[in-house]
Parts: sequence; C-alpha cells; structure tokens
Amino acid sequence: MKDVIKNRCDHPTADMIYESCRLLEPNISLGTVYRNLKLLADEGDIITLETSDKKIHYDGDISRHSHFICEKCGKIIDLFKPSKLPDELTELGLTVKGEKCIYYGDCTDCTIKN
Amino acid sequence: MKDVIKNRCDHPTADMIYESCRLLEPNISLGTVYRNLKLLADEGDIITLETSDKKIHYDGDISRHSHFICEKCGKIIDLFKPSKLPDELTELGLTVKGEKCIYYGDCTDCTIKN
DNA sequence: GTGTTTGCAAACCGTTTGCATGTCC
DNA sequence: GGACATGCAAACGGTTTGCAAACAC
Repeated sequence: MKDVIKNRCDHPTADMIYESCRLLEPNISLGTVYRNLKLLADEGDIITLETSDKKIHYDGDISRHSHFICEKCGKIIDLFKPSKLPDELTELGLTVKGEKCIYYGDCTDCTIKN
Repeated sequence: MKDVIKNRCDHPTADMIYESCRLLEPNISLGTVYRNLKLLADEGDIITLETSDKKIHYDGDISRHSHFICEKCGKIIDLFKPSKLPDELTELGLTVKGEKCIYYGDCTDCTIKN
C-alpha cells in the first residue's frame, strides 16, 4: 500500500490508489484504503494536498517541495527548487513544515487555450 | 449577501455565512447561500480557500495577499506583505493569480502548547 | 407575459465508521 | 487465546441540484 503510493510520481486521489491496489489485491476494500491513507498521513509518510475538486490528493514524496495547482484543469505540478519563504511568516512566528505551500493559478496549457 | 462577506475580516465557511445572513433575512435558505457564493467566486468577487477541514472557506478581500493555515487548529492567517514568488513558476510558464498561495504549518499558539 | 431568483428537500459523492470476520503471533 | 488488520455496508456531512413558487421588469 505504501509502495503503491511511493512508486508513482503523480498525486493520486484515494480512488485512484484504490484502483491501483485492486490490480495487486483484487479484494481490497475502499475503507481499508482510506484507513491506511489516513494512517500514513498521520505518521508523516505521505503528504495530503487540498485541491478545489473536493478530493484529497496524496503525495508519496515527502521531500521539501511545494506545489502548483491549476484552478482551471486541476493539474498539480511539483516545484522542487527551494524557494525563499516570506519574512512575514517568521515575523508572525509561523513555521511552515517541509515547505508545504500551494500556489494557485493557470497552467501553460490552460493559458494557451484561452 | 456580498456585503455580508465583504464586511467581515475573517474567512467564513458557507454555514457561517448562512448564519450571518439569517440574522438579516431569516428565511434565506442554505441552497441560496451556496448558489450565490459560487456565483461570486466564479465572477472573482470573492476568493475560495481549500483547507483540510473539508469545508470551503471564503475571503471577501480579493486584494493581493496570501494565506497561512495551521494544520493543527485550522486557523487562517492573512499575509499581506507581497512576497517574491519562486522563479521556478515563471520558468515553467505558470501564472499565480492575485498571489494566491497557501502555506501550511503550525501557528504560534499550537507551537507553544506542545 | 418572460426571465431570473428563491426556498425547500432530496440527491450527490468523497470520506468515515461500526461491526463481524479473518489473520498473525 | 489476544491484538490487530480487513471487507463490507451503512452512515456522515458539506455541497449541489431539481422543481415549484415568488419576484422583477
């Protein structure tokens, strides 16, 4: 289960993971998938991403990186170059964990199409 | 309805807005609130914030500013000082709208308590 | 009249949970 | 045996939607 997430480089939702798991273990149930995802997320083994499609997306890569989410097509893009966090955060005593930060806007594909 | 959101400086959820509206107009229904919130959001008059509490939070302030969300207590904090967006975004041709960006971590209150 | 907005309740859908069964030591 | 993980189905809760009545022009 953990491997299934770690081995993919996208940001699957719970039911995408469910489908993947069923290929390996056809009898696995959706409840189990949700339970284990929550466990992994609580332990910090995976990252959860809140998007605007009302589904939770999971990321098996817990290294320091942030994300960009296209508000038009929902595409999620990894940003790996470490970025300077705003001074305002430290001034207010706020600590960002693992550079978890989500930028929202339009991706190239959507910009071109308009 | 628009005024109700614009006049508050927090980041209310749909049912918080519903409660506020009912004080002014006791017969208003939840469906109407959701419908109008969606309209306002589509028109760009308000901003939606995706948090981890599975509720949509709305922000009547559409000026350029980003947000910090505490993953422990759910508190949402405005960051008003404009921050330098990562170069990686422009390199990838990604445009962030209104500096919409959410940082996740622990707020001061939660850090102190632990 | 026609077109738009509303209240209401039911539907929707991603997620969570209760419980009986199965598995491992 | 006991502790824990799983399958299954029902429940949960925030959001959406269909529809008839109310409103605006």
